[in-house]
Amino acid sequence: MECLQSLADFQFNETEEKELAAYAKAIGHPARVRLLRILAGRVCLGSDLVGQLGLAQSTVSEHLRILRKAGLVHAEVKHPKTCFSLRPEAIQRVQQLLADIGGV
Amino acid sequence: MECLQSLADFQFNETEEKELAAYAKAIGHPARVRLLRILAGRVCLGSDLVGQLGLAQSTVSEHLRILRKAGLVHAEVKHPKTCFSLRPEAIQRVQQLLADIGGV
DNA sequence: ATCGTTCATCGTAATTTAACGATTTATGTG
DNA sequence: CACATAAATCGTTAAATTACGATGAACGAT
Repeated sequence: MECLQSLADFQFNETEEKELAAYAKAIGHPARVRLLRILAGRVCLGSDLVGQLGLAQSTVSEHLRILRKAGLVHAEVKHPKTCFSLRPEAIQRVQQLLADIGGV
Repeated sequence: MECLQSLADFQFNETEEKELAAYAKAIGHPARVRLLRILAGRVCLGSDLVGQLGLAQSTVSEHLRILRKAGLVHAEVKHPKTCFSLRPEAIQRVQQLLADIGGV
């Protein structure tokens, strides 16, 4: 195992570091992963999602808020209901940022 | 926008949900993203990494511990030094789990 | 055997996160 | 206009995270 390769050529990019970290942080909870997986296949009302998580409505609402803030989920309000849907381009952006590290 | 598609066919997989969430949580901090990006291109000693982060040595050590615990980074101890390296297969696993959601 | 280097661990403080019940908001309906 | 419904927000509590300096442990070199 070789150590001590030159660090001189490493150029960090704080913007991208924060971007990937923010995405990953939002994904980094089992309940939010489940929400994303549900929304991968369909568009749902919040009330439907509450039933799939076994958590209080306010808690699910908070998880959805985090996913929306990160840009991973889109919400279309049609009072009193809201349709939640995935934003696949955000997932693809995460994959692209991961590809820069060691992914495919 | 269509709402209210059937949820009946959704099968959650708690193991994979926790797996992706754990990976994402580990990635979900700018300092850890920088560590991963540095290690994408080279193998480094901890002392080199401390210099690239602008954080205390103990803090960097903690970030590296989190990355190791998640399986994203490998450490080879050769006292008193330690070689840290990326585990690209872990990054690729994250990409695979993301592909199940909305990625490519 | 002592010293220096490197990294991990400990103890602590400040901040953030996660979860809940209760309440509020914003509609469409009777 | 009053009511029902769906979702967001509020207030609170408990737990986890982040960061630091100080200390400890493990080795190689002198």
